[in-house]
Amino acid sequence: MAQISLTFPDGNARAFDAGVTPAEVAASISKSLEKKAISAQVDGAHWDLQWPIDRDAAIAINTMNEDGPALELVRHDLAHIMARAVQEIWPDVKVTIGPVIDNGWYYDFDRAEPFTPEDLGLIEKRMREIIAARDPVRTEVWERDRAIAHYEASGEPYKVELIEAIPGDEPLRMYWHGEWQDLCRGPHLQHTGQVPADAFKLMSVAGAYWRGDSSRAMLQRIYGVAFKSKDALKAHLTMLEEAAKRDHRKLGREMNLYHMQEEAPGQVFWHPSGWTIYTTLQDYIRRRQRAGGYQEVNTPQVVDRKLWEASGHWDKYQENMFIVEVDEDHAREKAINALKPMNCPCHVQIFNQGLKSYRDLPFRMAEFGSCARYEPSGALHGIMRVRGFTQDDGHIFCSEDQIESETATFIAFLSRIYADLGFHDWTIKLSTRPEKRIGSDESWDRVEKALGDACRAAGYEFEVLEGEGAFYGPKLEFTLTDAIGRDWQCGTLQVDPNLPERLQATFIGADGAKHRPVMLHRAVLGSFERFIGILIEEHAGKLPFWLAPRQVVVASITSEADEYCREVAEKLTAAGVRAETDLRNEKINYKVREHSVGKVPVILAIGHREVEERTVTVRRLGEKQTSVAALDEICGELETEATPPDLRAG
RNA sequence: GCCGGCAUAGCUCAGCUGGUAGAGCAACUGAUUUGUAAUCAGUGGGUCGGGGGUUCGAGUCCCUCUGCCGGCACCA
Repeated sequence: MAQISLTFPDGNARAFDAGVTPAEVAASISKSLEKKAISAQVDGAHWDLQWPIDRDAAIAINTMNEDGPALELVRHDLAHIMARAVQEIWPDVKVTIGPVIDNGWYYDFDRAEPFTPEDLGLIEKRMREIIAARDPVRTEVWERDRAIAHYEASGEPYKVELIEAIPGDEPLRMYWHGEWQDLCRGPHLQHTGQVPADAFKLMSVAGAYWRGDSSRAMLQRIYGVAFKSKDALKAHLTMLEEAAKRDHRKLGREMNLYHMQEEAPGQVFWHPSGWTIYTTLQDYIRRRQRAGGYQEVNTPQVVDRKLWEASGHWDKYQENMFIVEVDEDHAREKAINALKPMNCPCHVQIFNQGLKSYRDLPFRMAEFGSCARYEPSGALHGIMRVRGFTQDDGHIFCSEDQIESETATFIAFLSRIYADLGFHDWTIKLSTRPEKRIGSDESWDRVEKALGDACRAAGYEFEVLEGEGAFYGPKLEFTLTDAIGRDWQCGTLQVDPNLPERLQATFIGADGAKHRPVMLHRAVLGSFERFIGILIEEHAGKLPFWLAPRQVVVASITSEADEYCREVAEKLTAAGVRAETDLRNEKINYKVREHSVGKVPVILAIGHREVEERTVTVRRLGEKQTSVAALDEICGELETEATPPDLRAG
């Protein structure tokens, strides 16, 4: 038999018969390694212990202790174990797919009856039995026809469809967990007992379309999470509880920021406190935009369909638009308007007023544009996903050769704002030409390169999303990661030669001829509603002082301090700090608790001592320790803190 | 939009197999003048999301609409 040479991580190489499996290699090293082994790396590829190796290669045996692929394997095996448990309990259930995802896995099932929370308990119990049985995992490569015949005979149409979608030359691999079989790419563990039985949990059931296609069957998806240890699972569940406490919907109510109600689904009723955040943020962005060379504009809400037809929205976006019919004086034909879902067509109208020269470019236009989009009901989510929202929208009209420098300028602009708002962890994604597109390949080449070069020049790496661009141009997406690791796409820069074409925007070039400008759609926050939601969750409601809606509460300890409390609050107000008094006949404990729960960053407590000494006792949110400060001193300090970052000295 | 779940006082939630609504906090009134995360006592407050049905009787069972929640699909 032919010999192959396997090189171990320590650099030593040994000869084995060709076709040796990593399991046999592990066994040849030690009994304990054979037992502990879960998979292998063969020339870097993740390898099942049962797969034969038929060439010289570098090999490393993976065990549960290493960080590497252990968790992924465990989660993958759990997906199979769960599917097996489900089919053992309900034999008529059809199986589909069950991939590993962040923190766990899911598996999609086709079953007439819905799974209930009680069912999850049953499934979990059965899974633990399967794990306790330490059933061996076995694998074989099958002929395509045999696999299809097998699944047709066992009544698994989804598996048949999966096989039919796999390219013909690819081998089909079957796995058995005990007697239960599934089509699977692998690799898997050696036996079910290698899964930690106390470190997983089934979380929820949800609907999911077969193959992610909304025109196809709705399946039932069961989600599970799994870790290496019970403690790690516990830590994860605790993290979820912490995340729930940060939920902007909960904090929005507790902090009295806004509410929503049935009569206006997906639209926000901003309360005074919430609106303070909104306007403070808006004022800040407005100053930044002015400094960045943007001219602010404002455009109509209700616009005749003619413009939407010309812009292409009527064709492409109508489902998402609020359409308004107006029957003016019983006219023969009703006028049809739509609430604007985007600001760009209106901005082109402004650009089109009067002749523009190449000297006017780049022409940067900004609007806090209120948009209305008829979002599908299931998409709505607090103030993060709404039907009425305001974008920090902007459009840069420029020539194609200005795209790169405008992009570079925008990235600098955006990074400054994110830093001011406390976000340092964000990424860029470049979406490139999709299959269905307009424009020449040469033009796509140039524009994609311009965007990429601008990112690189600014020192930012980016991920390329092949084919994810709009039909008319590529785009950059700027994604923030919040404090608990969730990603939010906020900023965007999209290159659009199409809309200026459709709406016939022109400028006069140096050559005296008319030229078509390119339009860059760009936003930094995305929408105020979503961004404020992100801010609330990022800070768990404890917003930076300058953004906090209620910055200072001056709380009396005795009613004899009332007058001085008012004086302190007035002095702070005059210094531009949002201060209020709490002179209620309550104990200081009560007031401290209430305002702490309300996330007020600074409580100034005032009793006899402070009145006499003209001081205040300062209690900052989240700190047990208080400090005493002279009135003038604290006013100066808080005035500085209340100043938005762009207005601070230095 | 699709699948599943939920909807009871301002908030958080009880209300068993149908017999005409309850707690804590909040609010209001009074007492208390208080030293850093809930002082005490009293009072008021709900056509049980809307509509329809079954029943002698519906918060509870059925249908339907709306909204919300978890996903999917869609997306700023």
